[in-house]
This record gives sequence, structure tokens and C-alpha cells, in this order.
Amino acid sequence: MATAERGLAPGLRYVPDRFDRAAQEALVAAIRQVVADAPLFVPRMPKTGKPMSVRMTNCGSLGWVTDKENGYRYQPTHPETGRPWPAIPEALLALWDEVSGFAKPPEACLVNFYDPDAKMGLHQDRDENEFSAPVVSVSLGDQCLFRVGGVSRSDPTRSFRLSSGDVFVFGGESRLIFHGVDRIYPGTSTLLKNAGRINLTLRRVNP
DNA sequence: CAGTCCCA
DNA sequence: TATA
Repeated sequence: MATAERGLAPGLRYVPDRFDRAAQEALVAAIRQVVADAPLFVPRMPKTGKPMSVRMTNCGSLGWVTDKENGYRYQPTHPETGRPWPAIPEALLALWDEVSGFAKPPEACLVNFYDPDAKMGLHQDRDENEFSAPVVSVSLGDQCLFRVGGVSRSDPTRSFRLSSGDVFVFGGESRLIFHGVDRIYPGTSTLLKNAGRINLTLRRVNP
């Protein structure tokens, strides 16, 4: 009766534990270097300027940013330092080659840092000009309650408790699905020095 | 155009 | 607080 209870929608792929502990530690070290060069900033909602609860930065030739004045967009430089974003770590490029099924490399890797009380409302990733390429998402640190819906905001949703090292892929018919983070479970990982979660999302921006 | 804000 |  109900739609598939266990199966994921076409194009959605959940790869638990894709990175083992050593690989996760290497990824965190790489991200620490990215953050040293491109400091975390607080993204703000268009028009209202309301701060989001995550802090973010990017690596790659383009980075996703948002502010009160100009809204959501990709740009080649950090909004506060004006410098180009640092390169995407090799391990993430290798992941993209493995799971994306897309010939060209990702242009953007958005780095979102979630403090224990940070959330991300249901939204679509649709600021790219290339929807044939999937979005590839990596979880590091504390577990989170991740919600995924369908391509319409009112579609029913399912929740997953994601753990450090897990990978989620949104491609094909699921490229534009709504998704968000309802809560962080502090203290559920020892990967990071303090409680919190890092999410990395790889995107192809231009065809 | 707005939006991942908020909140029901 | 720095964390990343």
C-alpha cells in the first residue's frame, strides 16, 4: 500500500560508512587546511539578512555563498577575504569519480559546520546550471537527523540518522529533492575535538 | 522572483 | 574558549 518503505527513490543513493576512521581523520585534516585559508563565515538569508545556524566555507573553483544584498549564488572568491577558494582535497575528487557518474570534476565543495544546535531547513540545491550531475554529500563528526523528501516541498519525507563517514548521493530524478538537517546528536562521534558535524557537498555548477 | 530564515 |  504505502510507497516503498525501504527502497530509496531512483537516483538517491545512501552509502553508509564509505570512509573508514583513518580516511575520516585525513579528510578532517584537509578541511582544517581549507578553513585556515578560507575562514568559516555566517551565511545570511536574502532580503532579511537573518543568519543561518551553520557556518560555512568552500573549496573548488566556485563556492556557494549567500547574503542579504545579493542572495544565493556561486562565486570564485571568499566573500570576506576576496581570495580564491582553496583546492578540493584529492580524496573528495576520487569520491566524485567513483560515485557521480559524471565525466567532469566538481567545481564546488561547500563545507558546512554544524554546532550542536545548528539546523538546516528543507530546501533544494538548485543554484547550479548543471542538473545532470549529482550532488554528493559527505558526513563527518556527530550524527545528524537528515530528512529527505521529493521534488515538491509538500512531498512526504523520510528521515535517516547519518553517521561520520556516510555518503549520500542525489542524482537523476532525485537531483532536486528537498532535504534538510533537523538535528545534531552531540557527543556521538570522537572524530572532532568538540561536538559538531561537518558536511561536505560536491557540486558541478556549469555544464 | 525567492530562498536553506521561520514554524506549524 | 576555540572548535573546524
